[in-house]
Amino acid sequence: MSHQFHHSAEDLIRHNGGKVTAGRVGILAVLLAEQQAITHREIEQRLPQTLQLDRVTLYRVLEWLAGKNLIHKVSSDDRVWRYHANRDVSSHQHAHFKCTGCAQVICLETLPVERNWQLPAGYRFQEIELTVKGLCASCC
Amino acid sequence: MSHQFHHSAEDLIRHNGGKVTAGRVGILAVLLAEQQAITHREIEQRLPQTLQLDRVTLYRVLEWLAGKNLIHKVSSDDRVWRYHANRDVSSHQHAHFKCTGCAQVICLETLPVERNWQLPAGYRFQEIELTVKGLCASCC
DNA sequence: AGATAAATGCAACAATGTTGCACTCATTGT
DNA sequence: ACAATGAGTGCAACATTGTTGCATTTATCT
Repeated sequence: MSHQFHHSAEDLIRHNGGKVTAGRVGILAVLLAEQQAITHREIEQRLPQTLQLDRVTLYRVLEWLAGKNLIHKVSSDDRVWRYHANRDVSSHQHAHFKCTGCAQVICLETLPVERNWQLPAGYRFQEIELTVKGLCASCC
Repeated sequence: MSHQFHHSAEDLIRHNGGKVTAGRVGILAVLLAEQQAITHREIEQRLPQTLQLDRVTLYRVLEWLAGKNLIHKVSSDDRVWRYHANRDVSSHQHAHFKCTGCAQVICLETLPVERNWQLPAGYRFQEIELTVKGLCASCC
């Protein structure tokens, strides 16, 4: 299964002018293979046995990938960043869903925010972060 | 300035069946006096010199106050909880604004979320957390 | 005032994430 | 193919936020 992700990962990294290292390819491949946004822990667990990276390297690779816009970070109420590959849905703003049962986080397609609303006078808008909480299908 | 807050705090705590201790009253008074949602750090700094509490006590008091619905916790992307007294606006769902310049967090009046949107099939909705990011009036 | 349970302080721990520095290795040019 | 180079990595140490267990203190009730 991972061959194609491995290959895409390599391409994406090369195209962005970074060194193609085992760590970067492996991490990006893991994220490409994953539907949900996952934590640094979960990424570690999904990496092949032959590729054990230092925690610091993992953080730095994730930071680099996010900087190149290949992945994005999702903040959550448990003080843990989750990461998700930037596919179709990810270039534009979108909301996230977090299951309060299993802590799974997925990206939703849309950002269901009304058009007409105002910040207090003098405030400037930059972006919106929206997390819907509830129970996922498995936890219902 | 703090006399009235101090007094309100005492009342609120007593009404909720808790022991009226200096720590609880002081912390709630600080939060009542504050417009923004502030961190545990900022609460510590605003406490009078004569009332220095252990970090653990502060956390436990905040947890207790939140459990009694006298304050609410606001999660943020910097992995730090912020706390805000439950006034008028706070009993219902509302959005928060976080300034990317000074990290100030305020509560917005409304939750500008559309009515008609769906979670994936089998998912159950519980609540929404919405944070608008941008620059506050001072940071613009 | 004394009894009692609730609240607090201390020490130790856990998890996530960051920084500095030396070393390795992917890439580039020859 | 190989050497030079700087980007990437690993290690150790640290910072911050928050939690847990247990002994001690204190607000409240009678």
